[in-house]
Amino acid sequence: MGHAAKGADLPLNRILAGDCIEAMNALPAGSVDLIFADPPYNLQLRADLHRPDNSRVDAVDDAWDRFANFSTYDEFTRAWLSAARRLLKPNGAIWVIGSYHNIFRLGAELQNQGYWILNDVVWRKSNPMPNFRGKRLTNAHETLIWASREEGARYTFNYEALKALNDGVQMRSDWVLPICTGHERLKNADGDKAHPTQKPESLLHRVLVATTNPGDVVLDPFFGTGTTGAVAKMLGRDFIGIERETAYREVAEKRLSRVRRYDKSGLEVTRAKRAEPRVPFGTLVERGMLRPGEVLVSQSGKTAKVRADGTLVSADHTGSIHQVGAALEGAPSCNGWTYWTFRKDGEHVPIDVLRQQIRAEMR
Amino acid sequence: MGHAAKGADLPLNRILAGDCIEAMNALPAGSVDLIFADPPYNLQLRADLHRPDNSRVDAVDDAWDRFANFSTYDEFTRAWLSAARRLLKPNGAIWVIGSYHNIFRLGAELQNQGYWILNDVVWRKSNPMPNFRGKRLTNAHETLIWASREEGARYTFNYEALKALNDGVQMRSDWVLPICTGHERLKNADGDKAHPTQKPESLLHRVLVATTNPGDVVLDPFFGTGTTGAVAKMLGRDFIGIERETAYREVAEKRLSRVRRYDKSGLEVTRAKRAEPRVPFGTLVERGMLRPGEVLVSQSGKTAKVRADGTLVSADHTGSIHQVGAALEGAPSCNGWTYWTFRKDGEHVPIDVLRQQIRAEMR
DNA sequence: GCCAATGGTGAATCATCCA
DNA sequence: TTGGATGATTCACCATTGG
Repeated sequence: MGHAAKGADLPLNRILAGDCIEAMNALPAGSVDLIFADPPYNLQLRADLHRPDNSRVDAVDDAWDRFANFSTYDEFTRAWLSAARRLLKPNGAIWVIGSYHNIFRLGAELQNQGYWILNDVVWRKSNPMPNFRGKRLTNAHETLIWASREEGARYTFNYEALKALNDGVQMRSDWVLPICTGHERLKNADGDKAHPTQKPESLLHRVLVATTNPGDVVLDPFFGTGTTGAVAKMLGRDFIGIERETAYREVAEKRLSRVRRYDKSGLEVTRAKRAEPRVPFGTLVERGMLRPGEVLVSQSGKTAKVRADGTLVSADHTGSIHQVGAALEGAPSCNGWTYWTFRKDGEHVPIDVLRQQIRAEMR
Repeated sequence: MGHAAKGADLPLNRILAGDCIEAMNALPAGSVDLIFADPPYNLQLRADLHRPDNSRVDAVDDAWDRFANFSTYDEFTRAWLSAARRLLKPNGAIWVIGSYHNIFRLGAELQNQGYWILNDVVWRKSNPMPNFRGKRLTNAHETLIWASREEGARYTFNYEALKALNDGVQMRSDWVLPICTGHERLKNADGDKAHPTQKPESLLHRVLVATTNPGDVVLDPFFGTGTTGAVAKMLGRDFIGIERETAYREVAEKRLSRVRRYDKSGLEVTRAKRAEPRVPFGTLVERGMLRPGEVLVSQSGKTAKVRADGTLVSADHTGSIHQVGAALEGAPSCNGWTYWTFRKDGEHVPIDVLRQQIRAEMR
């Protein structure tokens, strides 16, 4: 690792001001173990968006996220990825994060430059912002790409640590983590969010535990309010941050001064117990366990037909298995899972049996 | 939709033999509602990155080599995506699916050609193959991209149906579905799997319910063993398949001959309110359901008087139910139908109830 | 002090019809 | 083609307030 030389040459645990490409070019080649990069996404906003209650969505419209066209964005991507690659040690690796607006361009350029993709990882947000106009799917994830400097490199991967983080089974390429809210979300003096796109520390925690060792040097060329630095410090890694905006640097400096490195025992994480996973009734239809047009029969002899979208139709009612059951019984509510049965081998079997099958597969 | 012309010009519900680009170029422009494409990952490309003796290629040659090979794949991608775009109706859409080997190149080229990305969707596999060597994360997902032909197009999205499929909450961009196994997995006579990457029918079910209507034409240029065609047929959509390999076509033909369309009542799906006929507010006054001079009260306690022409007057504003509501609330817009109430038997009832009465009479 | 009700908010390429 | 009017549309979580 060359710890003595490292300290002499590198501005460790500091935030460098200025353009990330210039700043990277001023650092010595082959000096960094890991790069985590959260570049501008190039969101292409069209107009204001309002919630159904008429409040305005505070969207990302900052100057730093605006590019004239794809070609300009690609040029920027090419330049910073190339500067980043020069800084990596031969066995170093990079993470980039993005959304569908930019991630395909990032991934293609990584490949073009000779980076070797190891995994793409999906950050599944447990609490994403909904789609307010009902025109698309809820944008509920972001994509990360993990790549080594080149094919055949001996990158760092702490397989056992991640397996432990995942209750003893292999960590998968989809990570369910909440977005950054509450006390963790940094605020300005006026109470507004300090940065529009602050990432949760849990995400960086997993990235750094997975792909670095204590003492490694982690570079973040789009440092923002310093989540990468904060988690690196907690985990006993060294960091180098680069950030152009003075306001973000100031917030990050303050944040970092308050961060304390964990002692070894502090690395334990408390894990919430998982409830039984929710299984929508529609899943049974999609998976062919029930066919659209098939007739369900209730315990009391009422019938209804299944539709392709997982709703039921009886003579007078349309809706979910629960709604139609309740309507037919004149009851305020009804558990459709136990109320409805389907025919199997001449027998009436509660549809809940099918739900249990799916849950069993998910374990 | 032009069903007569459609049948005359298009080889509906058939599998075309041959190269997909040539086959697509032989079809009439603007004739297809949806394209679902599962293109090859280009194994050629990966093989080329190693020398036959498994030696590592040197850095300079490596970069050139890689560029040349990605370039070949990109050229292929460019050609078929362009042929596909020509076939789409103006309001048509496309789905592509891939893994990190090719999805970034697909996504970037979609954007380059002017397709407009609507969502990227993660197919989260509930039962992926584990990573045996413990060198990476378990590759537990694939990525789909859903894009319209161009920005501003009026693509099909059955929002309410997908919400129903998901137990009443809007569908997210991450879909948990099992891989294709068991009896659904097609086998050759020798018991081997008939196709290496057969997709589950549940995935196509969700795609087609979400973004097509019964009677739409769905094209799959990499038809394989025909999952797209099978689900399209079940759901009452027409399909066109293109497949180069004779063996796959034969399996697909046999499979399709056994598929039955679902009963028509099962194919109906929950519709958006927008599809309901428009009822002008003035109709309520004309019909005597509300009297000129009658006072409406908002949810927030504001009042306004009904006039004979179906406008409202408050202390400071005159206009439609929506305009006066928006003005009184200082909001950019307001749905007057749910905002205003009238007195009935001493209760405040939303005026939307009266609209529903009229709509019921229209059915 | 605890629980319920209310309000705010998060990387967003977020409408359609008719004159 | 453009502009104005209509009117459809949200999930999970956290913080605050009220009882």
